[in-house]
Amino acid sequence: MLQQTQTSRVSEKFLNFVKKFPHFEALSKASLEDVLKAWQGLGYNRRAIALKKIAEIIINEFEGNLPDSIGILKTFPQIGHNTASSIVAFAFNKPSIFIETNIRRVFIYFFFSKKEVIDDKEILPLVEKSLDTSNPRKWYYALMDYGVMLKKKFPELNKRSRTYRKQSQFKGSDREIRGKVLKLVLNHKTLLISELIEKLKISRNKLNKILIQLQKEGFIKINDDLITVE
DNA sequence: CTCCAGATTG
DNA sequence: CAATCTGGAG
Repeated sequence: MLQQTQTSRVSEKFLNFVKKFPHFEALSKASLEDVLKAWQGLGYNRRAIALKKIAEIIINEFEGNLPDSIGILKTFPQIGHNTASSIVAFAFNKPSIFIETNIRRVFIYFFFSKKEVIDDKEILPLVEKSLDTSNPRKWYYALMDYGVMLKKKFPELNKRSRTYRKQSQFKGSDREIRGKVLKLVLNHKTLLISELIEKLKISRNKLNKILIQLQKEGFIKINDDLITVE
């Protein structure tokens, strides 16, 4: 949930989510529709699909236990190096090296105060050197909280990171339509393409492109003109 | 308008 | 490498 989404927004949804799906088994057995509905408001809906898939993998291949290996975690959908490593650090309190936006800000502030463009590869060795291997969880929490605090005073720090990229406009974009389409399908259970065109006031051509994309990613199924949640 | 405890794809 | 995914707070 925390991938590219503000903590303040996640914290409210999270409690609701774990109440509804308290363990991997519940999540693996739940319908995709229920999972996506519980996810509403968080954005990046593909993460909801991934999380359910991960629950199924853990139930079927790992006897219901979350692996503590970065290499294995990285084979799960939507889990890259940073998320895999943070799971190892936070869930298991085992040493791992990773960077996220708040950690990045701390190291840019302290070690690259003048440099114009900073690559994560330059930061990683410093993360490794500074890590408290006796209690990585506590160290990373502190580091990230410090980064949050720094942002208030220096909101521009991460713009000097090579990873920084200005986000394209959301309003009027295909992304916005995509979100609206999924929300409508979730609220109506089934929907006709003609109804979507009327509600969203967009061309059939554009809608088709988005629907095919949603189908390909496993959100919906299309039978003739009828759309349902996968 | 901006960005967010990023990952994946072309 | 760049583009794409999402929606709401500030």
